[in-house]
This record gives sequence, structure tokens and C-alpha cells, in this order.
Amino acid sequence: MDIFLYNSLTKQKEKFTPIEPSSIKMYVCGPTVYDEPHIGNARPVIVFDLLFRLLRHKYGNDKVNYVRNITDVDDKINKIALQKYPDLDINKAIGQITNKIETIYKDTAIKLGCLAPSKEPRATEHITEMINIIDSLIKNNKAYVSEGHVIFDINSYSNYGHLSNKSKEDLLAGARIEVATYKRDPLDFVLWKPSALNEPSWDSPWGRGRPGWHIECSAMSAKYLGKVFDIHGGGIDLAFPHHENEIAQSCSFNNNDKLASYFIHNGSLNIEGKKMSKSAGNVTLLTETLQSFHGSIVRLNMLRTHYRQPIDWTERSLEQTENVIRKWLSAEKDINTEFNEEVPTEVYESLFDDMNTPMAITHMHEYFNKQEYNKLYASLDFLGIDLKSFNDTLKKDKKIPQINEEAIQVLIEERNLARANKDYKKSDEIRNKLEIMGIRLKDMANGTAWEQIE
RNA sequence: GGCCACGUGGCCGAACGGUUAGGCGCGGGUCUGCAAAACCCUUUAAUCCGGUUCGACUCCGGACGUGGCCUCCA
Repeated sequence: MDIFLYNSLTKQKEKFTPIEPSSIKMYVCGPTVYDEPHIGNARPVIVFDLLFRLLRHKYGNDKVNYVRNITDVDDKINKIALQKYPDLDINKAIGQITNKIETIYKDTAIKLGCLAPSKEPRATEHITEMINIIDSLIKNNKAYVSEGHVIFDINSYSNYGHLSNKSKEDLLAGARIEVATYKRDPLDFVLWKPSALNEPSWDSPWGRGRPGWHIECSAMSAKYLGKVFDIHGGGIDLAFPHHENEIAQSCSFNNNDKLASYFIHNGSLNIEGKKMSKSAGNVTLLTETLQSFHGSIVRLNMLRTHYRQPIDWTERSLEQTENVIRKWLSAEKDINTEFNEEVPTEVYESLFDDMNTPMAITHMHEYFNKQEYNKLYASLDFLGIDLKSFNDTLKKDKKIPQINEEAIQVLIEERNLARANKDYKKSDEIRNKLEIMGIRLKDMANGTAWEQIE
């Protein structure tokens, strides 16, 4: 069975043909670690984790090299470092922030059921590689030095704009920002810039400074995957300028016309119908979402929408997903653990077809309805949705600190005695009392159960 | 202004040129002292206007609407 993927380079779905089937190479743009991860960060993490799993399944677990970088040099980081730790040495202040955010990010990825990438390189550990690329670009007349900056000359790269389907004229027409004096062409971008004393800096042939955006990905992808690799992934908003610039500088450096065979982009994410932004005050932090909803819910909710579709992230859809998971979980006792069911072919077919997770999930609903629980659970397992850990949290949820379980049990027995005596007035009083305490009763065939009301 | 994506039933969300996706919710029922839970049944669609076609939600064109990107946001 072949994997088909929508390639942003060609704007169509294509059969995935690796450069080297014995070594699949995927690079995904990771986070800039300047602030706590939000729900929008989670989408590529989950989507490309699924692709990682698909590739591992097809080519072998040890045959897929998945690199996801950590960008720990960035002016946003500097800004926050100065704000938060004004008295600290700038490098120490930055380290405090980047280390903390990186830890939260990785911890969150685990909660979302994501496998660790093969390699998670940090930008600041690859400054030398960046300088080498920049130096070579200057020597080959692809970049120039101006007012202490090193600037990439986009007119030296004829294919500029291909990925994002933009012409230079179009880009200029929409320019919102005043052109820096040190640029020959408004679309030229910075490879290296000089640093002030309160900015992080490294020695370079062009003086003490720091790298611009984009170059870190060119340096790290080349180092860990080579000049040309199979898949480059990230959010659609990165197509321009980030990926476009990466292609321009990498191809100019490598003197070829291809950085990756396939560019895969996940769609954008809105919050309750609106773009998430700090100014709108609707940034949903992952750590907050994960307090109300288990990682499995967040993951399944994300995968209910096809990865290229825009997704409207709402509380309501999370609740619906939770309902589905709770329903599926109810089958757990009926699973035949002796017999390990294979993931059904049609689920693979759905996923291999440009990661059609909604179709796969439709099949999973069918398995539940047909009581083919082993198929359902095998599929969930493949999607990285861990119901087992979800179940553990449910049990934990029931241990309510303020409420004494024994006291509840006493009340239940009291009520059942009343019911046996057909004293329904009293039994309903007890039930109402428990309801107010946040406890809902369920009279089952084999006794009375209770659960916490949310 | 340019480029792009999307517009499906109360809500979420798919596939497909012709055969009811699925889920959630609503409603009805079974069960229960009554509830809850569980189970069963049920309902509704394709923004608008043209075109292609024997036949279009599905292909093409247009209008309208929503959203994204257009230099540092995944």
C-alpha cells in the first residue's frame, strides 16, 4: 500500500516515493521557545507525529529520521528575557526562558500522545553551521553585507515565490512594512544581524551578531538530513516567508533546485471562530486545556478534522470528543486481550490517503457499533490515542478531596433502605442532597453506582 | 490590492458524478418507584446563479460570504 500526500510544491496529492526507502528523512519546524505553547502549536505536533507513525509503519521503526528543531534564538525571546529578568545577564536570562519553555513543550507533546522525534536540535548549538552557509552565500554572490547585516539577495534565486505561489510584484504590492535602508530589494531578508550589548551575540566574520530567522532550519536540516530530504513540514502560515526563504537560501547554498521532495502543511486553527492572537486575548494555552481535557481528547479532537482543513477549536467540540471517548471506553471490559487484533486494512487505507483521519474515525465508529472492539482499540492505538491512561485519570477524578467516599456510601445505603421500604420521598431527598454535593447516582442492576458531576 | 483555502442537516464533520457516511444534540421508546446510565428507533443537507452531463453536493464558470498569507505567528 502506498502513502499519498498533498504536496504544497505541486499543489496536488502525490504518491510518496522516498529518496532512499531504507532511510526516510522528515524535517518539521518546531517551536520558537519564547512563550508557553498554545493549542495552535499542538496541531503540527500531532499531525506530524501521525505522519511519523505512518512512515514508521510502512518503512520500519528504525528507518525514519524525524528531526524537529527548537528555535532558541529570536528577538521575541530577547524581549521577554529583558522584561522578565532585567538584572540577569542576557544569556542567562534567555537560558531561563528557553529551557523552561522547551521543557513544557516536550512534556505537553508527551501528554498529547506524541512519540519523541529522532532528533530535536537547538538553533544556538548550530551557529557555526549557519555562519558557514552565510559565508558561502556571500562568496557566491547570493548574499551581501550592508550596514553590518548580511542580506540574502532574492533576485539571485530565480525560483523565489514558487512554493507560496507568489510573484515578487504581488509581494511588493502587499508590503506593510517600511523597507529597511540596508536592503537592496524590499523582499531581501536578513541572514545575520549585529547585536547590541543587551542582545545575545556570537563572533562572526561580520562582527558580533546573531542569525536572522530561517537560516537555523537550513543549517539543521542539512546537518541531520542532508542537502535534499523527503518531507519538510510545518503550519501553512510558515509557507511564506519561512519555507520560501529556506528553499532560496538552501538551494543557493547547495547549488541545486530542491530542498525537500514534499512540503506538507497543516491548516490553521481558530478559537471559537476567531483567529487566535494575543491582542484578541483568546490565546488558549495547552497547559490550561490539558487541565480540563485529557491529552487523548485533545488529540482525537484535532484528528477529527483533516489536517489541511482549517479547524475551529471550540469547547463544544472538545466536549463532543470527550463523549465519544467515554463511549468507546465503556467497551473496554469487552476487549479480548488474549487476541491482539491487527489494525484493519481500511483504516490504513484511509490514513495512507493523505492522512484522512476523519475517514479512519468513521470506520472506528462502525467497529464500535458492530462491537468489533479489538479493531477499534487497535486503530486507536495506531492513532496514538491512549485510552488506558485516560481511564486512569477517570478513576483519579473520582477521588474528590472535599467529599468523603464512606459518607456517600452510607447515604446510598440509607437511600436503598428507604427504597426497599418504598419511602420514595426520603430516597429522593437523599439523592437530591447528593446531587447538590456534586454526586450523581445510577441505580444499576447490581447496585447503586455514583459519579461526580462535572 | 495580490495569492490561497473554505462555504454540507440544530451542531461537528467526511466520501462520492447516480446507491441514507459517521458522531454529538433533539425527539420518541425500552428499562427504572422516579431519575440517571445503558440500549433501541427516528428526523433533517449541500450559500446563490449559470454551464457540462442521461444524471451534480460532487466537474467548470460567476456572484456572495468566511477565513488565512502578503518579513520573523504553528
